[in-house]
This record gives sequence, structure tokens and C-alpha cells, in this order.
Amino acid sequence: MVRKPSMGRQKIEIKKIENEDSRQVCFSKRRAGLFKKASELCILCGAEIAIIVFSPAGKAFSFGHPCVDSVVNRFLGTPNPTTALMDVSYSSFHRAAAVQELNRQHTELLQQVEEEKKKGDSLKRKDGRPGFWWEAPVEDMELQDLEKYKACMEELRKKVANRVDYLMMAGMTFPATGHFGGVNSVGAAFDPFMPGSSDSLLPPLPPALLPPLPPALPHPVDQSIGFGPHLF
Amino acid sequence: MVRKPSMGRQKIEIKKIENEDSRQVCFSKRRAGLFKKASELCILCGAEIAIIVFSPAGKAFSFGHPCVDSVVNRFLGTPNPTTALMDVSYSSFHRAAAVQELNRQHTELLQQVEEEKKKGDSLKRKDGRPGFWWEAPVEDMELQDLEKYKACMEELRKKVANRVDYLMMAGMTFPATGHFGGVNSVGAAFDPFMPGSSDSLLPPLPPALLPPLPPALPHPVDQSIGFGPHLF
DNA sequence: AACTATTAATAAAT
DNA sequence: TATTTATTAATAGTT
Repeated sequence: MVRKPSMGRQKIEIKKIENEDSRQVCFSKRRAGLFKKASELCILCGAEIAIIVFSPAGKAFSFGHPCVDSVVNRFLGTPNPTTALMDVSYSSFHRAAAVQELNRQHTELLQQVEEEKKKGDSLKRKDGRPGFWWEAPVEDMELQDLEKYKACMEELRKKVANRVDYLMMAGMTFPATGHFGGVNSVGAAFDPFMPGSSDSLLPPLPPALLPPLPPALPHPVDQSIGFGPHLF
Repeated sequence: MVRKPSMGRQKIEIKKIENEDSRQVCFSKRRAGLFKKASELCILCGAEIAIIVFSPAGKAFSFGHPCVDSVVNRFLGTPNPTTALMDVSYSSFHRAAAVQELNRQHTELLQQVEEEKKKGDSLKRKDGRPGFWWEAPVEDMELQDLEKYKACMEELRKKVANRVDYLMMAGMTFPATGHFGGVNSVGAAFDPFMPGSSDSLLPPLPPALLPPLPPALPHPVDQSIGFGPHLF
């Protein structure tokens, strides 16, 4: 029999893979590789790592040692018993940054809304007409949408503020709603510190623990509708 | 002359490295490798990734595309305004398209960084640190670097603003500043737009706008507080 | 999902 | 810390 002479690995350019199938395959392989590298770094150097990956399709995967939420909380500054004192000032910065980011978005949104309003107003009043007939309805619709959007942002902002207050005061970990372990998270699976495993567990990559696409929970893209009862 | 026949790479067991120096070297190398893998995954597959790494000494490093906060917030289930407004069909679609475009540009910048890095690798390597732009603790950042970074941010902000104006003129219902998370609210099956779109555009990575790529610039969120000397 | 020819990452030495 | 080298490890293309 003639052997199959595969081309073997070929050098590739680091640019977006256009072919969807190829991209999906690459995503799966490299995600696994990334998580493996992370687990090795944890074991070899005693690092704590959290990785969150959203596939182009919006599915979430995560890796965490000791677990995603503990690392994220530490990063964001949630008071944590195991957090070194040294980390506090450091972390508070990130927490502030995260909230600030949301506030900034909110502010910019409001500006956009105002601009849209102006446009709409001027358009309607020009020549005593609401603009071209085919435009008017569109403008109105957009304004309605924007108003809704604005309202949602107000709501979001409140929830964020409450959430932050809660975290700061309670000194608890994140949502007890099971957000974290939920989705495609790999913690224990890749957890190098699992009893009796140091290396042997890693290479094989238990496929069952890396469910390609189970229904995700709290992620907007996977969820049909936004504000679920579990959000904040 | 007698060559120096290094042993080359040796196979190692994946277990904690006891020697502190070796561990530190390994940590640095592998962290860099991990972040590089992540960036490639982002570019190749259009993924969104956030990585948070705490060294054993408690120092935090992070990688994020588009930025750490946006990915983490998305993961945590931050209510997504766009999702909440999903019923507003027209607006959603236009907004999705707008943000999609912005995000594409963003990815292009990321690619440019890669290319620049290649060029830089082969050429200059004298003064600056060859580290990745997204790491580098803030304390290592020269004042000059901060000034450059600031300037680049301003530049990028202008470009984004121009882009937004263009999109608005083109008939976009809502310009989508590019700051709002997952615009892919309609769901993968129904959304003709690339699902992997998303968040913040500004903060992430101006490096493409930077001069050739001298010193590395940290990710905004990475600019945390340096607190005294640290091991890692 | 499995197979390999290659490229890419990196342990050790400097 | 950066560079170089010799190897191992990851993976692109294929089946």
C-alpha cells in the first residue's frame, strides 16, 4: 500500500480565515491548545489564570484555575478572603475601570441620542415639512428606538451601580446564580491540581469536558432576550 | 573554535518548577507565548478573548480583545442593551452592521500589529523591550510612552468618530459607537452578520498607530497600579 | 477524529 | 534580560 503523504503542517498567515469550516476547525484546535498552555503555566509556575473565549458564533468557553470567578474577582477587586492585601489597591483600579467603561458607554450613548434628536428635529421643521416623505417615518422610528435604547441604558446603569455596591459591601464572590461554571467552562477538567494528575490528564483533553456547543446561559448572544432574572 | 552545543530544548515534566529563577523565566516566556496564541486565535477566527494571569507573586497580567472588561462583562452577563432591544428589528440590524464594520477595522489594526511586529523582529531589537505591547506593567512605561499612547488614543478616537459619522450618513439607524457589547442580538441563526462582533473599539489597541513599534504599550486595563518591587 | 509533515514554541546554555 | 540552539510540542492540510 502506498502511504498517504500528507502535506503536513503548512505555514499560515495570521489573518482571518475566510472559510467557515476551516475557521471553526481552527478555532476548536487552537482553543484547546490555548487552554492546555494555560494549564501548564498554572502547574509549572503556580500561576492563577482565567480565560474567557467567545467564539465568533458567540458561544462562551472558559478556563480557570483555581476557577474563573475567583481570578476575575481578584482582578476586578472583589473583596476576597484569599486575596493578598497587596492586591487590593491594584484590583480596585480594575473594578473602577470596568465600571468606568460602562459609564463611558452610557455617556456616549446619550450623546448619540441627542444628536439623533437634533437631526430629526431639523429634518421635520425644514420647509415646514417633516422631510421627504419616505424619510419621515424612518426618522420617527429611529427616535423611538433610541428612546427605548436610552431607557434601557438607564436601567442598565442602575443595575450596574447596584451590583457594584453589592459586591463592594458583601465581599462575596460573583453571582451565585451559577453563571460561571455554567457555560463551556473548563476548570477541573484542565485543573492540573486534580488529585492524582499532573501531566497525564492534560494531553488527552477529555472531549466530554469541552462541549463544543451546549446552550449557554447568561450570554446575550446565546440568549434570545436580554434581561433575564439572573442578571444582576 | 569549539562550538557551543547547547542541549537545546529538553522535554520537561509538567509539574511545579522548584527553582525560583527557572520558574520566573518560564513564567515570562510562557505567558508571552500564551498571549501570542490568544491574539492569533482572535485574528484567525474572530474570537473575543480575555485572559487574566496572576503570577505567584501576585502581579496581574492581562490580555483582551477587544478589551478585558468588555469580554468579562459579556461573560458575566452584563445586560446587553442591544439584546434588550431586539424587538426593534431595523435598528438592531443597522447597528449590528455598523459595529461589525468597526470591529472589522479593529481586527485589521490587530493584524497590522502582527505585521509590524514581524518587521520589527527582523530589524530593530536594540533598545526597546521585545515584549508584547499588551503586557508590560505600567511601572515599566516611560512617560514618553504614555504620551504617545495618549496621542494614539486621540487619533484613533477621531477615526472612529469619522467612521461613525459616515455610518450615520449612510443611513444607519444607530451609529453604534462601537462600545456596546454584543450586537449580535438577533441570534446566530437569524443574524446575517458575523456573530463575533462586539464591544469597545477605542481602548484596545492603538499600536498600529504607533511608530514602528519601539517600546511596548500596555493595554489600558493593564495599566494598573504598580506597587513596589515584585518578583514577576 | 486521526494522521504526519512541518512550523512554532521553548528549555537550556550564554 | 536577550540571544542562540537543539529539541519537543503544536498544528495545517489531508483522509
